[in-house]
Amino acid sequence: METRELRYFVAVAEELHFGRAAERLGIAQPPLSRAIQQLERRLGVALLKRNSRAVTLTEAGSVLLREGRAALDAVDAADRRTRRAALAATGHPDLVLVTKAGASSELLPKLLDAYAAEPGAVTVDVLLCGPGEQERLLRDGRADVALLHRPFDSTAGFDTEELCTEGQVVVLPAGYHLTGRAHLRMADVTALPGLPMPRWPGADGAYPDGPGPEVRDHAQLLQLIALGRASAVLPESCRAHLRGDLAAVPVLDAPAVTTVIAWPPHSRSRALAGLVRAATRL
Amino acid sequence: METRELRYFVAVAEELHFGRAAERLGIAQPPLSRAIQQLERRLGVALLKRNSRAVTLTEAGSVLLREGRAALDAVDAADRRTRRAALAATGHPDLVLVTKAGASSELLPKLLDAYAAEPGAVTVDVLLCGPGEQERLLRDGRADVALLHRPFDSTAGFDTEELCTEGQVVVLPAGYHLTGRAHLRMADVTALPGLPMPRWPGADGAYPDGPGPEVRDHAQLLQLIALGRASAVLPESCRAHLRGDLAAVPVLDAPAVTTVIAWPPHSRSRALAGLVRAATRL
DNA sequence: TGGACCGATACCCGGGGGGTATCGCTGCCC
DNA sequence: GGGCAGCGATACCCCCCGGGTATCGGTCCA
Repeated sequence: METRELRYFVAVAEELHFGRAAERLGIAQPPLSRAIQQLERRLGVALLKRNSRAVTLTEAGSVLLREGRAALDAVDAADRRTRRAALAATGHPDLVLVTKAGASSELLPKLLDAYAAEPGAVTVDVLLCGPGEQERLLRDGRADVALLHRPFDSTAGFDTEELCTEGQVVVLPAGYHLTGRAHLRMADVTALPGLPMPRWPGADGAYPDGPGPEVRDHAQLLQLIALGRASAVLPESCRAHLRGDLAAVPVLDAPAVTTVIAWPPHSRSRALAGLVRAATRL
Repeated sequence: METRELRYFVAVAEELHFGRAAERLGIAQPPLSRAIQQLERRLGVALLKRNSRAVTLTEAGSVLLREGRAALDAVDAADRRTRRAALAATGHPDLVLVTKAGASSELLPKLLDAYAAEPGAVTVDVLLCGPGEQERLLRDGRADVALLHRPFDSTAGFDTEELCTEGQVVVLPAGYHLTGRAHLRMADVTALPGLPMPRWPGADGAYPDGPGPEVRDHAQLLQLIALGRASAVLPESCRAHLRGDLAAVPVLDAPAVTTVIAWPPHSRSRALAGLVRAATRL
């Protein structure tokens, strides 16, 4: 199976429409139809059901969509990491660390400083991204290492080391009536009148249904809370950087958040090993 | 980057010889040379150093070898799992479980029975393989789920659930003078006179240097022990199926062995979820 | 110094991937 | 109900590229 065929199939499977998929791929529709037919013939498997009005995936087709995406990510990763390795050889060694924007704001500078102080430390680029994007960046080679936060982020498929564990706090507008409490429980904060929990986009970029406002990132969330439109339960380390118009109260029975450093299991370079070592020594 | 190019490069990088690589690939040498040149041109990266007497990998080349193997495994997995999904649709649903031959001989039948008793259970094929091969089979789609044994097997890159933990015993010929002891320590058994620890093949199939005999599998190992040529430290569950000419003595300070069930993180089918559930309930 | 070895180059051929034009089917709507 | 719009499949053509053979150029060894 060639990556070209996989790319074609993934495009069609995502669009469920040959014309649009062909447009997205920058080719005409007939060669795309042929390529998919040929792929099905070579696999000996029906991947799509076409009834001239709608295209749908067969069972095997949805397996190939899942597995094919993973395979294409792996190929992209090979490409990107090879190019970067070559740049490194010409005097610019380089690691890319990715983390959620707004998270680990205390840990990250400490980690970078500790690593930079090591002998043989290389340049570390920091990439900040939205929630749920880190896994993808790590898989397709745009990043080499990530700070993830269990149980929110999935660490599936990566090697990890635990760095620290912390409790959670509920973040409220400064004037809200509960801000004087020493602590709260999840039952107190899940349905605050007028302060619904925000909705984050899922893996497909779509928002689940519900009462809360739609948010994309941390800054947006904090601003919504300050406006009295939402509340949120966040790791307690966020208190250190909280704006003056926000308040935080510990939530005793909220699940503990574990910060882990994660990397693709097969790409353990010397530089990455050094960074992980520095992280575990913090 | 096309999988054809990756396959070609991996062949050359493994053989470090264009002629042999071409033969292995079933093509002539000139097209192979051209394909590699083209790959290097497209990547803008030198992958190989040729000085007309020897071919060596550049830094970037060894990165591409590592990443390319992983990517090719992912593509193979997509192919195999798609074909199997199609077979399933025609009335033959199917899971392939792989484990080391000779290991988990108590747990495995219990697991298979427990799963078979579940509603909606599908056929589970069992694949027995040599040590260190499971990870590969899981990655390239020849298997869907594995029983691994920490700390011997690497669980890197897979989702896992712990099933059980056990101590280890040293396995000796029945008449050996230590067999009467109630327990031993690692220091007692690492250098038994005339009974060296065997050597297992590494990831590349080569054996490390050392005094012990070379072994490939469990049966071979037990036979060598019975012959008085070797000894081995194994999980205590192996006692249940020990031959009469062998004896086992607990080793108190040997590392505990944890049996885990492992699967590729992105391929969680309904059938796989059922098997994992059955396993964790044992 | 000549021959063996090995990768690169030159050149040719054929298949297949890509294009345009068009067909055939199916809902939909006036 | 017939025409039409939308969509995937088919027909047909071109030319690029992957594969082959023959040969070259450099290097090590006898």
